[in-house]
Amino acid sequence: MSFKVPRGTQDILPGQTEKWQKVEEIIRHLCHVYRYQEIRTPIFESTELFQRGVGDTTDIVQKEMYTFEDRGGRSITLRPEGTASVVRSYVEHKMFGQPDQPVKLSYMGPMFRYERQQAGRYRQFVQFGVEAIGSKDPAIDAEVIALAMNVYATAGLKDIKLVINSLGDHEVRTKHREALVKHFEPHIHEFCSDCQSRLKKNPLRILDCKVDREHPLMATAPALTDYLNEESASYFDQVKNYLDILGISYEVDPNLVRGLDYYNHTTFEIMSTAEGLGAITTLCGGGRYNGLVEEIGGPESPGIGFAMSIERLLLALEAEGKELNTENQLDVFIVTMDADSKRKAVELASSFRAKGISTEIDYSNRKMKAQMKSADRQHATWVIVLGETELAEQQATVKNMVTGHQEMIPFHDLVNYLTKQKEQ
RNA sequence: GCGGAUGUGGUGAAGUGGUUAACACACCGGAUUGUGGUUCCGGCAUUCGUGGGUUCGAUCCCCAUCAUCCGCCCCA
Repeated sequence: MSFKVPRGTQDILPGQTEKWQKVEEIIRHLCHVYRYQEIRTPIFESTELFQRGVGDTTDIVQKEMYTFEDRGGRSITLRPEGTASVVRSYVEHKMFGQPDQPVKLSYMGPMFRYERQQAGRYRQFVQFGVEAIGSKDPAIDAEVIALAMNVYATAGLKDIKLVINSLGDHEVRTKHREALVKHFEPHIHEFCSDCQSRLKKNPLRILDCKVDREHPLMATAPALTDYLNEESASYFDQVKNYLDILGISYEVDPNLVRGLDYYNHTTFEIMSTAEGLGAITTLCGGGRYNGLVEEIGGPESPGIGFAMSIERLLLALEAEGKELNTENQLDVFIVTMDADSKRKAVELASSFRAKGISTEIDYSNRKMKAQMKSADRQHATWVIVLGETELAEQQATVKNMVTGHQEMIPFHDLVNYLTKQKEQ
């Protein structure tokens, strides 16, 4: 009997976790400077929250949720995304009553979607996201986008592209949707089966179809941009203007449609343009969701946010051949000879570690040569040798593994010596 | 959910219906009583994803299953 990780999940092992920690550090710092405070919500919620929040017609709700009944007969779902939970919490804790709006929140943690695994797509994956709830100032849209772009820039990604669009307000969406259905419906049988199902679910997607690109009705289809009312168009212009001020370049894609029902006005995606990423290039997606807070039972509170996958960020880095500056330096490896030196080594290691000097000892009772090899493999800066002579003289042999230089240092001076050397 | 490819030691990989499963790297030990990155010598897969079937006999043939990769749908 052998156990394996469940399909679509992965173990993140040493060597990889350092990269995760580095990304998390970048994110924590940026959230701090942009003033997005961390919120931690449960990993599961009532199924209804996602049905309401994400939308019944979405792929997420229809075929990707991990839903089960708990012992109390309640329908529970492992969260497929973060926004619904954050909004739920915003409403439940009456954050709309706080004096400073918008309330700016960030989260990071595992999300679950029942999907076929592919590179960059997992059943359990980690999203970092932010939500700014309680403002419909176009400047906050730009800030949220800027924060996302900044994460990638700080991580060292170069080949990224920001695509934005406006879906307009509810009225615009509804009118345009009706126009699309009217336009395509009479001839929908001439389209591919995907488009036929898109007609009911999300007709805007038909415009983005790769199969039916050449169909004459495509060119004559009503464009969303033509349906934007004055308010929506002006809002979009202001967002773009703020992006210009921030020096963030973007591409407007009128066919950019997000898969979640709650989006309106600003929507955006950040993609990697690096070669070798495979079919999946979307690193981050987000948009404005005015109306969602009401849907979840709160007062009118417009919001905007994004979510990005840490896995995909790491994959994009790899595709670009970039390395994060991770630190996992071993300062000292203590070589021991026998039980007496082992006892001394344990004592010394403890005093080193108390001063922040990372220290390793051999626990396999290997010969000196093997211990030296091990120290070398771990890129130890120093090796301390504790043999009979050293114990007798109450001093240790300290070898610098880079220069090869070694000298005898009294036991009681070791911490000072190493601390000083480390500073150089 | 659909379509295609793949699955041999820690890693990268040869290989054949018949009994010792190449090779390289890594690792361990020795040459060198207490000093690493070089060299030389030796060791290291009752086993070929898992389960079942065909066969006198299967890692190699068949079926199922699981997993991975690629693509579609959609997304993060």
